[in-house]
Amino acid sequence: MGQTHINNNIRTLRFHKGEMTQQTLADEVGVTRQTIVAIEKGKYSPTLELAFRIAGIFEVPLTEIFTYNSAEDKFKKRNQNLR
Amino acid sequence: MGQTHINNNIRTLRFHKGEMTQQTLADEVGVTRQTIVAIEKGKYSPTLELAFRIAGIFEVPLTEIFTYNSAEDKFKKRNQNLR
DNA sequence: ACACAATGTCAAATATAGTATACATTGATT
DNA sequence: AATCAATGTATACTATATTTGACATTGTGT
Repeated sequence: MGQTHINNNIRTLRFHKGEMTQQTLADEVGVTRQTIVAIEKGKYSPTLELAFRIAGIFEVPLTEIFTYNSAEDKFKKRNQNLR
Repeated sequence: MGQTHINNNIRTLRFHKGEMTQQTLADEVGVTRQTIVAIEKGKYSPTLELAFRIAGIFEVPLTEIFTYNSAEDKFKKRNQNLR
């Protein structure tokens, strides 16, 4: 899949939350730091469950952290003329 | 992982959306019917990207389809005394 | 300049999401 | 009762999310 069509502002939120480090965020949501790095950079799309956990830590709604750019979605592009 | 802690009302939404079938929903979001079945039944947690696509089809916010039951989350349970 | 904490990155392994195929069951229609 | 569409389920397979471990880089403090 390579890159996703999902943007996030985890990095910003980490700093709002008292300079929270990648490692401590990783610990709090129960994944490794590499996973946080990959998600922050949009390398892949996290599981919905993980996304909810992250939102829980920052105490903001999921959709305020992650936004979906449907315009870039290849599958939708392929199908939008069929609908 | 077995079962997740995420609930959804996809089934209800399918019927609100003119008796939309599992198969057509699957086609519209670009996965197989089996994937829709598994998600409807909470067998596993979909990718955030797929969750967004489903929300897009029903034209409702993601958080209105999927809700997270943090109380049942094993990882959170394990850690709630540490925070 | 040295040390250290935080971050970026890479490659190989494991776990889980998603596919393909096939078959059983239920409900509606004729 | 036969047919057909929609759904549930199972198993083996593929793709991708996540882990593990290791090392490079950047920035800050001393």
